Amino acid sequence: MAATRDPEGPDNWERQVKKGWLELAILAILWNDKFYGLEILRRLEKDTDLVLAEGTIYLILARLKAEGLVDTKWVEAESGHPRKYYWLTAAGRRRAVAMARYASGFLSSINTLIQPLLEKEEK
Amino acid sequence: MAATRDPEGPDNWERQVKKGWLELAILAILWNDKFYGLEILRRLEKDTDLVLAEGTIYLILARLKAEGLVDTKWVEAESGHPRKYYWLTAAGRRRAVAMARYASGFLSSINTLIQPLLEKEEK
DNA sequence: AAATACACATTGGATTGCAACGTATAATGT
DNA sequence: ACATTATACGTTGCAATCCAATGTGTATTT
Repeated sequence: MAATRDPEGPDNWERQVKKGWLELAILAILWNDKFYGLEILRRLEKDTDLVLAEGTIYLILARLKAEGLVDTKWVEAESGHPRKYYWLTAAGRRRAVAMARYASGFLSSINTLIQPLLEKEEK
Repeated sequence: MAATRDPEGPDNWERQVKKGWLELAILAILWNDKFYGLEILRRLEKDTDLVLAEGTIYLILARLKAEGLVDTKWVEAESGHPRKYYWLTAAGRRRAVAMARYASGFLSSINTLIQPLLEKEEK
């Protein structure tokens, strides 16, 4: 009996502004290393406010793979169960840079737009 | 026969990263003034990269009104046809500030995350 | 052998924005 | 006068995204 999805509440718009940024965030996380699914999920939570349902990460990773932006390989873990590792392809690196450049411009224009609302702080 | 919506192309992710930010952007634009629909649309294009279809603006404005964040009034234009003006309610101002604060934190975390991909430039 | 933990995966639903089309009023053209 | 154009608002069907819930498989623990 929890969180019946109140469209008035703040929960909804928080989710909506985060929507669409997961691909970029995941590509950025994979910029320097290979990681497996749940590991990416944990890094997202730590580095950004992007907390997402477990199932969602695989949905997005599958999409990235279908687009040829990442490649994968199953790896047997000495302790545990096999893990599927993900890393960027050449196309993935190009896309990551393109998205980052676009995002950078977009973020700063939004930032400018919301400055007046933030200056409300100081009396 | 144009733009058959290529999921591989850059058009799609551009749209997706912008999605969800329209509500905040519109509330921010209404922070100091009243405006009518198409006027808001033009300001979005000018101040941000948020270019949206005409129909969409009314969809969102109707949603904002249904949530009690804006109020409206028809005004006869001396030249032209009646315009519906929008302005923030008290609840709308509170929501705008809450969203702006959250967005500010989110934007800076994304910004940090994508820095490595942008430094590719020099060299 | 049952229970627990870890990791990956799928399905139905809610929400968003777009494309296309529709309505209404006023100014313009011939 | 009446068709055309411009401005402004509105609606409907569709595609894409993410979440919640649930399912599958493997390994560890007791």
